[in-house]
Amino acid sequence: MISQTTEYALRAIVTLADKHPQPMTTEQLSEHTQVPTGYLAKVMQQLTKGGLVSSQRGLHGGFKLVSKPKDITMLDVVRILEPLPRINSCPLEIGDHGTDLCPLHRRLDNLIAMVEKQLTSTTIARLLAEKNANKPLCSGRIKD
Amino acid sequence: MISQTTEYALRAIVTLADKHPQPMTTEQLSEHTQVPTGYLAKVMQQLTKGGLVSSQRGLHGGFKLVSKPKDITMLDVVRILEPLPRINSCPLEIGDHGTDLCPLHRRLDNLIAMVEKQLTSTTIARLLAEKNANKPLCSGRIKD
DNA sequence: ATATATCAAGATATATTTATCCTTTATATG
DNA sequence: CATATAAAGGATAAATATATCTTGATATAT
Repeated sequence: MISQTTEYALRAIVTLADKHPQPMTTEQLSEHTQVPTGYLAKVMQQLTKGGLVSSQRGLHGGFKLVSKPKDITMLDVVRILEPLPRINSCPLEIGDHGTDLCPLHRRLDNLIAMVEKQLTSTTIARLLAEKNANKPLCSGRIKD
Repeated sequence: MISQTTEYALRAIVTLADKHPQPMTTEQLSEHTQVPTGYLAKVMQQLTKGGLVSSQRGLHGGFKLVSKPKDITMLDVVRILEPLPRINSCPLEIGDHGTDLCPLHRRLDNLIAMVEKQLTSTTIARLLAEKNANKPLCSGRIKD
């Protein structure tokens, strides 16, 4: 439904947002998000290339959000890791036939559209505003 | 979002439904759905084990739907191939904390719930009723 | 400058998904 | 019973997703 990698990215962005505009290192992010450090490093690279975060090497470096949490939607994150593939033409057809998908693929595309809409309508700031017990992710391990 | 395998299964079920209650062989289904024959055979096995279709070996054998198209929902098909994993406890937490997910995972779970709801509300019969140009899938290659 | 902190990039490893092929088993029909 | 048909099952292969590790590049502080 939503890949592991994408879910990791969302965890990281939420965590960065909570500290915004302070930078966080991969190590710190890994602790907070419980994502394996090495893999998270790759995910952060993708988010950097995608323009969502900026990176800074060296002492006191790390990653930080390029925009404010209120200006980042969940879809902004998701689409960097796994562009939700809208169905524009039937996979069966030789050519395409515009909006004239068969009922099955019309439904499947509507489903994706619905998910996109939901993801677009939720900003990262909104997630922070709803946070429980002062924690943006529900881990008990966050060390403040 | 929805795996290739699941999408193949939906194609096959829709095709079977269109001919219901006639059985169709893997070969025939493969032609109609454009799914690789060998792989489709495996998918059909899963659908059989899942109880959605019955299989019959030998001459005039093949697969047919166990229930009527109007009694099969898209979710019935999807859940055999990839059980949509609802998020009941936070992936981060050591234990679980009931309905008290963090905002991020609450949203992600809601998303899955929404998809489930849509898939449940669409029967295969409904897809057939909407079919274009008398074809349940939009392939130009169906030989009637 | 030098030492330290930190990300970037590439190679490699493992798991899962997708796909193919071959042999075996079951069934219908002459 | 013999034969043809068709699914079941197992082995293998290829592609992709997930994960680790090492080395190199770059920024900071002293």
